[in-house]
Amino acid sequence: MFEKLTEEKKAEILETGIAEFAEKGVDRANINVIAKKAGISVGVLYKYYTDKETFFLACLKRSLDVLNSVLQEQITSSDKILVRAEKIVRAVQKTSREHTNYIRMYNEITSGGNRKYAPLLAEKIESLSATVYTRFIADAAKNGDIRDDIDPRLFAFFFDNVLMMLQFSYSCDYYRERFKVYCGAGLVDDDEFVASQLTKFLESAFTFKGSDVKHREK
Amino acid sequence: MFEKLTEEKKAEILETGIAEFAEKGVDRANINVIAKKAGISVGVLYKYYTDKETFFLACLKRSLDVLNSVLQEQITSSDKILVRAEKIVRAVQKTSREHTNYIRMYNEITSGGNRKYAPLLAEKIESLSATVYTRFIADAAKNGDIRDDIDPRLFAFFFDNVLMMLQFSYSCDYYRERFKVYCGAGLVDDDEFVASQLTKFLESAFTFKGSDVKHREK
Amino acid sequence: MFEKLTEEKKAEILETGIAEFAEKGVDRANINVIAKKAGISVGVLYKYYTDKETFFLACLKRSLDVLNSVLQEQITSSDKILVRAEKIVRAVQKTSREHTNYIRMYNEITSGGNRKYAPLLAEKIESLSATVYTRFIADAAKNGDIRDDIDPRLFAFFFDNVLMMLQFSYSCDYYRERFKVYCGAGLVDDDEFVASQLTKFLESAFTFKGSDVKHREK
Amino acid sequence: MFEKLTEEKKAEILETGIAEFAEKGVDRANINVIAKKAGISVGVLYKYYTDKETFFLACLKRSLDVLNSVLQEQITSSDKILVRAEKIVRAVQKTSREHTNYIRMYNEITSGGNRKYAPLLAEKIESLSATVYTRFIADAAKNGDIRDDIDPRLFAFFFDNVLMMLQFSYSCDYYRERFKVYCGAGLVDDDEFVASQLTKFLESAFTFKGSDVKHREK
DNA sequence: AATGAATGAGAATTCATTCAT
DNA sequence: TATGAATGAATTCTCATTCAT
Repeated sequence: MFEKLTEEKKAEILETGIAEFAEKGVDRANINVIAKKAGISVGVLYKYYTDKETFFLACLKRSLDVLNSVLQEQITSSDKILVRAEKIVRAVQKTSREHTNYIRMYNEITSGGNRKYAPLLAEKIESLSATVYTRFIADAAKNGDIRDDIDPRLFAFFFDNVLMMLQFSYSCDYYRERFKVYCGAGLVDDDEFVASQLTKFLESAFTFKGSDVKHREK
Repeated sequence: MFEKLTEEKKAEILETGIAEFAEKGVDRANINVIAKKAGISVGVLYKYYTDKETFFLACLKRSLDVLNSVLQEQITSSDKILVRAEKIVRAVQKTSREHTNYIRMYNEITSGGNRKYAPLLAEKIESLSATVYTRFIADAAKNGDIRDDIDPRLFAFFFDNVLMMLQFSYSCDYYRERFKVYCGAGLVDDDEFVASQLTKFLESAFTFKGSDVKHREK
Repeated sequence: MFEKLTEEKKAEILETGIAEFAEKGVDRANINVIAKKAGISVGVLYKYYTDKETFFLACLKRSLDVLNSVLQEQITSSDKILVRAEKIVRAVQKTSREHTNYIRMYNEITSGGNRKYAPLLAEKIESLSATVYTRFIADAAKNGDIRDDIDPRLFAFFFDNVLMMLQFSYSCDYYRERFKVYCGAGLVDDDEFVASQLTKFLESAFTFKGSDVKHREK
Repeated sequence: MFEKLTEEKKAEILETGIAEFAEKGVDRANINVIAKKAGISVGVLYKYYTDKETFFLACLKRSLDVLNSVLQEQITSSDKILVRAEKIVRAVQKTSREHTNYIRMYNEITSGGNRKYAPLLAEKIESLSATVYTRFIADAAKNGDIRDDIDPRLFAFFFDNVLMMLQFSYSCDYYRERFKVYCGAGLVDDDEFVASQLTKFLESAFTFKGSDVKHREK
């Protein structure tokens, strides 16, 4: 594979595919157009990728690899969970602005057409963060950093849900418009404020203990 | 329009469309196949809907109308926010099981291909819950039911994000697989446990005040 | 046939067809649209006309009947040929303005699509004027009103050719534009001048004898 | 464009289109059939021509180019007008027999369906002959070769009308049948006689002066 | 008899994929 | 090996015609 293509050319082809898929969606993107834009012949493309699907998956892989490397930085940190949550939120904002198309690729597979790959892809893509977040939350609960009456897997899931929605809300058209409907166009670009509010949201979600409420309500 | 088609036939056609669109996505669904499955000729379909797009939008509308009527019940309730949150969570679970395809239709428009409609649809679809949730949260903050150092629009947004992800996680393939990756197949069907955990998550997210943490951390 | 339809309704339906066929051409005219515009159901239309073709032919017949009745007036005249030629030219101009659509219907059958009917239609439509013009010219030649070294059939043919082109040049889009290209937009509406010039053209075409030229050239 | 298609193949495709369009008319001709007859796939056809319309226009252009090149020979001649008229008449006869389909293509655009292109096409197609004929007639009038009490534009128009009808009468079904109705099947193939008669018709139309008639009539 | 909803064959067009050069 | 022209199956959409009411 790629015997003759330089790494750079490989990357260029994939990036062209990513741009096109992100822009039009898998089905409406045109392989011939992608090849032309990438400055290669369809023949080459089909030499390295069996079919459109395979090529899409390769584009997807590249997108997720980049997104993952960003995640890695966060994961290897040794901050406490709440500090880390804030950092992740800000990292997500940054990534959303810098790698819009990668996130759109990610979003693309969450829609119905790609049903077939769901199990395989979900496993590949989500395992790492699922494991990391779950362990983290479990540890934090043990340490008393956060409440301990929770299921770490579910809270990891909720946590990632919130982040995933944030990503999409910055990068994908529908989600972005929805963001505006909820908060007005102004907030969509006020990263600082959104970050501080979401941090609050997550912080208290993790920290508060139900009993406290009742206590205070007295 | 629809002079001869009974309401039932109308509904059957739309439901067939919904099933097909939810299963295959807009682009891979085939109008001729839908017509055949609905037991009508393509001609009829095109008599009532200008083109595939228009038909898809009609299917989408029907889906959202049903989903909205479920939401309405929650909205008209007079419970306090946290009680209501729990009810909504459980309603979402129920809806996800009963109206999987409607939710898939909703999910369908969040994907890239439908870029064109994003602004219009987001406005139409999200306005109601945005308004209701925001008002609710603002009131609750004023009443001291929840913390008051928050932006109601953003917290309404975060709240709906969590619910939206829950819906998709029950109904849409990729999200469902991801749910399993995070929590294992068992939890996906343990509605009771998931509901109680998510309620906790939301409850504390809304109630806790940051200062308390620091206090306890001492 | 037409047992129930009044003459007026019959006429209205045909006129609607004529308008539509003249506007769009046989193939692009839509039977359902015609029925709707005529205020009847397609069913009625198909009760009286086997198919689109038959209906078109009926519309054509009506058009030609009207055009023919105009011709009749000229034919029954007892003027000398040159006087008559001028009258016909002016009649053609008048008809072209008043019955544009009928002429367009006529033009419609001269185009390739209607190959099938050519022999039948030509016989039906052209016989009368062919006979009349030929006899006329033959008589005029015998009487010395016009040159006598001509074939009356061919000169009748040339004569009608000139008139046919005049009709089309006033009524049919392409011919009209061509008229403008040749003479400028101004002349297209200067009926008086065109008539006098065309009369000259025809008059001399019929009257002059070749030998005279050579004579004068000396 | 046409990188791989040889000139010959290009020509073959266009000729196939011309044959089909000439035979059936634009609307009844079928692109898939044309492709098959031309021994290519529809895909190729659509690679070189955006749509059916564009392809038709290309076929039309080819037809007119050929017809025009024939006209060119006549135009560059330096004969006196009457000599030239006869040559043109004979050229038209020859062209009509050799390039029947090209003339049918020309005829095709004079029918109602192609309304849209009328202005553009008329300008493109008729300008040259309009200019040439008009100038010619004006010069001839000045030189005393023909009568001088005429409008050169109108006489050029009448002249071309006569030629156009001759073309169609040899090439297009309806006109051909009409020709027979007027003159009998025998004359349609007696080119010599028709040419001599038409030459007479044109010659006298151009040469005679109205006053002469009255003179002779005395 | 009249209606117009329903039918479905047919036609234009697209584009993933192949393969001769 | 690379190219990109060629393929043709697949899909959307139209509209003449039918026929149940």
